[in-house]
Amino acid sequence: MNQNLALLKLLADETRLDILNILFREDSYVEKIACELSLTPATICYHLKKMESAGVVNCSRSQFYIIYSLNREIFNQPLYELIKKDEPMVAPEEKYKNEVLSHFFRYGRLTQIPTQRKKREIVLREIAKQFEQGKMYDEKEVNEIIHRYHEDHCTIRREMIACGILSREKETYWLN
Amino acid sequence: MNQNLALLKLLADETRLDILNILFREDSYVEKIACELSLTPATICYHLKKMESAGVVNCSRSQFYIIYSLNREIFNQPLYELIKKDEPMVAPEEKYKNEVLSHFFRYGRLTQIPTQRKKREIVLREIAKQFEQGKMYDEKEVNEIIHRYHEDHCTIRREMIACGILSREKETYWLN
DNA sequence: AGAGTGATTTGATAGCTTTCTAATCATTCT
DNA sequence: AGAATGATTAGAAAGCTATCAAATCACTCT
Repeated sequence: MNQNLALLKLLADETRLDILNILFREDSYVEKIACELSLTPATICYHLKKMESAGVVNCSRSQFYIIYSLNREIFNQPLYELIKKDEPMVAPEEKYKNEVLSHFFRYGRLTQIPTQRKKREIVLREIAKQFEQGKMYDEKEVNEIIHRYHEDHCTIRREMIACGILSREKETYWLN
Repeated sequence: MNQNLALLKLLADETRLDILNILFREDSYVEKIACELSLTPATICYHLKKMESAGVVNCSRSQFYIIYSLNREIFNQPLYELIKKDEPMVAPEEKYKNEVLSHFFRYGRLTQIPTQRKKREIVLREIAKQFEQGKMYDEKEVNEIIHRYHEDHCTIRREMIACGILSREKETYWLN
């Protein structure tokens, strides 16, 4: 299991939070904590062992007692560190492209045609993925495909040709 | 139940972490998330509603879909904010005093007599709480009380008088 | 109005977790 | 060595939670 998830599971228990609060205050040992929280030593031991194996607390014997103490560094990290999964590394330009796409596409439709040339090209190339390499299309077919993404298929078709994504000869279109 | 505990319980679930990671990336809706995680919409809905009632996510209808989005501020707080129970506010000097006491007392006994005067006085005044205001004690009684805290009752008794905590006349001692 | 689509609720099940008692282990002191 | 004390483990009971299928609800579009 994921390390962070394991830590969150540990923290999501009232008894363990009580124990941690005691240990924030001072180091302590099983019987003392049990007494303070009105639970049996077996229960406290169960929780402490669990936290120990996750590295949240440490223990060391001292005379009669086994003293438990906090591993305080753990608690300084902000919450999102525990939640965010490492996304697969993507190149910055890839990332930018994704941002643009997620901005202009909603639920599979183009919400508006970007006015900035760079963004517009990214969007057009995304739509162009629906065309097959080497296949010939007539205008009706082209419009039909583009129409899945946006009302204004005329503008988009024209822009695709202007960008050099699509070529046209007479009534026939194809992907470059 | 405690608000923080409720939040931690929410976060301690793999499916909910997956959902949060999706929402970190972009707003989304039940069916899309269900598809992405290979779970049923009912299950996703169950989790989202749970998180919504804890204020972790918000939702609003947009056309066909009900769009869920993150309440991002929550994730900026450091972990200890969620764990520490609010201790009753204490003045800084009170806090220092507690630190000294918890350093020199272990399991109700004085582990060593502080050499620094300031710390020694704090420790002595703590022990002095065992004496009653206005009551007269003979030397044997004084030693007995101090002995509960430390072997060397002679030194401590002497220091208490030097600090002006205890007064002595002939064989009789009393609290100032 | 009603067909279509996505969201939510309900009820049931399976698996996990906390807690306890009782037994056992480990250390210290006599 | 053995008595005393604190820590840990084992086993069992009770409660909680995630998940799903099926039914119902809510909104949009024709």
